[in-house]
Amino acid sequence: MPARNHAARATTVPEDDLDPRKAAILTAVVNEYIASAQPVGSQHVVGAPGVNVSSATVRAEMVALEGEGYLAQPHTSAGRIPTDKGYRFFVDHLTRPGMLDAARRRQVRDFFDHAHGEIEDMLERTSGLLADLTDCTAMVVGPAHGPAPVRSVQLVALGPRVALAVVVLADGTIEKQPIELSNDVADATLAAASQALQGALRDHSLDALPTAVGPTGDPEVDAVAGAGLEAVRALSTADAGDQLYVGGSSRMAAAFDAVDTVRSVLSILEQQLVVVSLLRDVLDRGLSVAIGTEHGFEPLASCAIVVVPVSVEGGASGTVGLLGPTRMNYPQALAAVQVVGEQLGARLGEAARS
Amino acid sequence: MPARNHAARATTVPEDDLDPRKAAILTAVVNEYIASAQPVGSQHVVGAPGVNVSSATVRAEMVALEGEGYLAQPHTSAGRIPTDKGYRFFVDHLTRPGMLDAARRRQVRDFFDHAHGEIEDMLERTSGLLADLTDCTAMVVGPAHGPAPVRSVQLVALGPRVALAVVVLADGTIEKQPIELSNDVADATLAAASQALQGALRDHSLDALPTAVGPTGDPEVDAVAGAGLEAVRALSTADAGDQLYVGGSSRMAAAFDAVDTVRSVLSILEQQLVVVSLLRDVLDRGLSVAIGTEHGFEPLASCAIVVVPVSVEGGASGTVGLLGPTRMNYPQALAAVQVVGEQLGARLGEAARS
DNA sequence: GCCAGCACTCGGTAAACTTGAGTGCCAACA
DNA sequence: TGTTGGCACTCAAGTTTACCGAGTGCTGGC
Repeated sequence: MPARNHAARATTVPEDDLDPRKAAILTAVVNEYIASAQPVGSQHVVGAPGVNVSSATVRAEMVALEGEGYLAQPHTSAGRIPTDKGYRFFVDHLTRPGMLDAARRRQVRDFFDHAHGEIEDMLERTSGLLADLTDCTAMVVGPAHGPAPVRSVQLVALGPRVALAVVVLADGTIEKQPIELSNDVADATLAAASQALQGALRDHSLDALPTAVGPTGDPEVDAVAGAGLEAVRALSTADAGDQLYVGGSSRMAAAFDAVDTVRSVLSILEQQLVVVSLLRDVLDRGLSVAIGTEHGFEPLASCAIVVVPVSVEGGASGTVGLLGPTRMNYPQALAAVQVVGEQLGARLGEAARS
Repeated sequence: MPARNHAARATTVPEDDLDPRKAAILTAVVNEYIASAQPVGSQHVVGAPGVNVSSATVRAEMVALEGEGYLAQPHTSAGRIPTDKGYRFFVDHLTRPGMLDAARRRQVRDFFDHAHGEIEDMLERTSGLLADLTDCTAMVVGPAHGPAPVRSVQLVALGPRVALAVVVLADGTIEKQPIELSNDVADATLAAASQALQGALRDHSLDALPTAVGPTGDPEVDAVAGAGLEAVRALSTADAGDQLYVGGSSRMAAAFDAVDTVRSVLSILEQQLVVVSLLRDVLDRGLSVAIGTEHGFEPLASCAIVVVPVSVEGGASGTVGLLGPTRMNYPQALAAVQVVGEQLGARLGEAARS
């Protein structure tokens, strides 16, 4: 989030700063529009904090703000609506980080106090929580478990030439990968290979696996163990951790009144890969809020995205995000996403440590 | 599906049968309304198969059909719309089971030919396929793997007093269940218990597990093995197989023009448990189509549900279904659900057998 | 029993009008 | 010079009115 530009001269300001009164007016317009979803007239802005002038003066300032691209008019003789640039200014200049109200804080606390069960379930329910908190659609991307060390590796025969490599990680998650064997393998051989693999991989993390399994003396066992190792190594490259959980997608229906928009946004949400890479993309560009076209993904031009990385034990991985109309309640959304992200990270950390 | 009532007398027909001309008119109205979503006037029905009379006569019949509750009029001087009862008659008297067109048959074939990977993935993608085929929202409930025998059981230590029971089934699925241990357990003890469990449970199916593990001589090992057995047994009662996959939920947005309806239906779809038990309920009552209020679930009164059980290797379990507006294309929906259900069952059977 | 003809109904669309929130501009003021 | 009250103007939304036409119910004749 770019810091406010304190170096700006008062007379000719660089484009990303505004004199205090303009800023106050813009902020008031955004707040009002977020609350009412109606174009905001000059009258509604007088009396807002920092705006102690008449409506005529406000109008004059609004003309200027429109000229600079912060506001837009749906038509002459209507109030003003913030542009994406206007929202951007608003978000960048939020005076306080924004805090959840007591009821919501309590809700989060209760949720994580009583969180239990499998990770997948928890992520799923977390997306529901976030949707409840913000009345937006929530997205949770499961953390890649790169750092979690392997607790157990096992090869299980499924059919004559098919086996399954089952890996249990310290965070309680399980990964599996089928193995095609080139010829029939005796149970004992499989067991021996399993044992060898287990010895070689145990306590390594998936993203730092050894490249070979020490020879056991039996070439057949070595071959099977090698195949098993390949399978497990394949897990680390596969984006298996990128499971997406979407919560509260019904809330998109309330956000837009055009049924077409709803439909197209929902159909995007059905494409996990697209959503996950979009979130990753936004984060990679250092943004925590992407408004309108800022993310460069045309079909979601009328939406805003709020993301936060989930860091487990220091290392960042996993994402928590919100999708809503550009006129979403940014302070609340930011606060919610942040606190949920933190709590989730802490909780996952606990699980991994135990 | 109740068979057509052939015993009916021609003059005073029991309520669920109609003279051929009325039936033809009703069928034509339903077909037309499904296609156009507009109230159907008497003129549009003339010329339909089995209706070789003038519009005036059709009108007279329509008055009768309205009186008997098969049709309704949004207002005077508008065309007729089928009631739930009208749709019910239509569905019960479909002349031919309905067949997918060539393009769709091909699509299904291609899908299952190239289906690969994990079961969960396949179920998820199947829901997408079904949504594509029918332009409705599709629901797939994973098959309970009761019959699949256990291939492997393993206890893995996660923390000082926490272990994980990992069960691999013959169909390649994995179940896990955390175990709380009453006191610290040595690795060797855990391994021995693991071994004992494996010996006792192997090749049993989850719904026919032994109630005890034979004593090993070491009471500590027996205790841990007992705890493990309890955990595994808990799996069979938990409805772990009832995972729900919803595909094409965006299609609900196109089905209704009232944004409120869309919202409320979508929010229902977010509640897995509700949907799963609703589907089960419909199937239990012997229906494959539930129209409007027939399923007794008020919030979905404007929807119809089409379900089919997925039978794997003879035993039924798992469900494939569709959710759409009551004016959905029933012949197509029935055909799609049926063929996809069959194919899915066959495919899952293969996987379990291999 | 069927059907052509006819008067009638009523939702939907379009045009004309009204309303009011909101604007831009300007002259006067501190 | 920046601010303000006043004023004429604009235009979306709501209301009224009129009209059209798809569709109906009815009836008398075949």
